[in-house]
Amino acid sequence: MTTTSEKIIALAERYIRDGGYNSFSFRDIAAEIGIKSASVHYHFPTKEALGAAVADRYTENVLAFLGDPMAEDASQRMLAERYVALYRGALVTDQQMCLCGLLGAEQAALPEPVKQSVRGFFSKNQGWLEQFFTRFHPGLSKTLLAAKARHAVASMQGALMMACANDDNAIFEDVAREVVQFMAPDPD
Amino acid sequence: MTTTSEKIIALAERYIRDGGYNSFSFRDIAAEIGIKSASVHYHFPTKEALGAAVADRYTENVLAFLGDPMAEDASQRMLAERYVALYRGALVTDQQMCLCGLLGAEQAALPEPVKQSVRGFFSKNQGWLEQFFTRFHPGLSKTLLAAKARHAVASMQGALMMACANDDNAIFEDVAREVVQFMAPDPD
DNA sequence: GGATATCTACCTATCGATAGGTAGATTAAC
DNA sequence: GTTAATCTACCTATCGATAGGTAGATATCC
Repeated sequence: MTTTSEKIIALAERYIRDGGYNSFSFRDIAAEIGIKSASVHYHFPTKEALGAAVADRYTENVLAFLGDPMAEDASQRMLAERYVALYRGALVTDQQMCLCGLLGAEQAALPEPVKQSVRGFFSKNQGWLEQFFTRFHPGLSKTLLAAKARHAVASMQGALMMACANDDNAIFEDVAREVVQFMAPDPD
Repeated sequence: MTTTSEKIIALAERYIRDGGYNSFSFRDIAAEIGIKSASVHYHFPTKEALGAAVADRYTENVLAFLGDPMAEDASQRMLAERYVALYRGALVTDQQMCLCGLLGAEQAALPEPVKQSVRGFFSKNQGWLEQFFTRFHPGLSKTLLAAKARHAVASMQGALMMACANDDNAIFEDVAREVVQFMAPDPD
């Protein structure tokens, strides 16, 4: 059973991931569900409230997909592959951008609540990667660990964007290969 | 002397780089120049024509900034620094996204002519980097060369996006350092 | 358990604002 | 006097948002 609220969020996510924050409208979403735009306002009072809800749910799903980077049964290589698989799923399965990659780029024109939710995505993403790098490189400084984590996120976000922009999944895979190598140099 | 057309393009670029393709309007641009929106249509008949013109001019400027990767007086390290400086200029000087990084992410919702111009940016960018890598790693295969070039673009695009999204230039510099290292491991 | 009140999830109708775009008159430049 | 550039004055479509209302489920009171 999917509630109307969940349907609204799912549709808004799809629109945003295709064309950004300004490319979804209450009317489009309502029409696709089969209700009126006023009814969408019942569930989400304003557009920014809906936008923030979309980003929050997206972040939850991403974290659920990534799982625990400290899980003992997960090897370095497995975790690196999982991180890359997150973005591959967006590209291959969804055939869309990362929601927060797109919204992050539009940050300057976003309402404050949406901006905050997008930043939440990145800090949690960064947190996961820092745990990962700390686990497998316990000797490195916190600064260097953070830099490595940032590099990994940036590479994958950029790779996804370029693959979308050029409609060429090979671009993504070229970078993905290097990121796995960077995150987990030695095979299990 | 700046022509009206040039002013229109410059303003459209600023709007797009802040909030994407849907965040600029003929009215806003006209008001800022001090003419009427109908007059903007005189110079650019449609929004997609203006969008494509913006992307084309942006690409020209970027290529002019990068210069010739085969220039004999340019060292490996100098060229790597110059490539990174391209994105640092966007972040620090302009305090904005890369035009084509943003438009690339919105690809799915873009009119065809704009899409094509954005792809032109990436292929030219890729071309510059392939020349660079070929020059300093003459032994490597074309496939590997292309993959390295893609990784460099993706990292910088992602780094710029994340720095914008989080309003934190340090994120960019962390990745920039690694990209310079990746492009030119040995100092001059 | 029947009446009363409240809540949920929608509706119709409309608001003011803004979007991209057009036709035709007017002005300035050479 | 022609051409280029800008104007006035529109148009249609859509935007986010609000007001006011309704059918039906649920809860509360005596």
